[in-house]
Amino acid sequence: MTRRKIQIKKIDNRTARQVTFSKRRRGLFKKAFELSTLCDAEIGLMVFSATGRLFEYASSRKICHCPFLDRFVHAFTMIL
Amino acid sequence: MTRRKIQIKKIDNRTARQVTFSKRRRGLFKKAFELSTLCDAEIGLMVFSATGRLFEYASSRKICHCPFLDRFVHAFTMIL
DNA sequence: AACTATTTATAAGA
DNA sequence: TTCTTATAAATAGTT
Repeated sequence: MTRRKIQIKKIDNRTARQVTFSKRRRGLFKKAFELSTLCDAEIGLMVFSATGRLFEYASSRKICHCPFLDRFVHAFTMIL
Repeated sequence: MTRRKIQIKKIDNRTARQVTFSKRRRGLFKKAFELSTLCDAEIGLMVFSATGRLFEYASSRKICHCPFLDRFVHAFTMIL
């Protein structure tokens, strides 16, 4: 999107892919936070990296405390 | 972010809030799709509007077919 | 980890 | 609600 426009397809180079993952993951979580705050929306976001690392965002304690979340994440991990 | 910079806090005006919700929700889902595609990540995203409407995104059929997803969403709805 | 040239997202307006 | 557009924000390639 910037020094040059890119195509939205898997980045071949592993290092470049990891760098982009870090940058865009941050951007995505920021956008989720902003949408939740501006519009009073409840948001749950789970991101599994290609290496299996999990990153989560929940807009409120309501979501954090949902007793199904842990089970969901666990089941999700098993499937991947 | 554009004609003027805005503060990230709840938008008071209901109409303006709904307009922003529609625009930013689209932007958020697009970013999720791009991150998933570029970086080979698995992503699950749930957005509940202030009026209780649910919007979901899942990066793959693996996530869509997770048997816990429906239960999670149901439990989540009950809590809100 | 920083920079910066560009692209992208989007707030306000039509 | 859909389009426009001026501007803020995100970010690809570079260092």
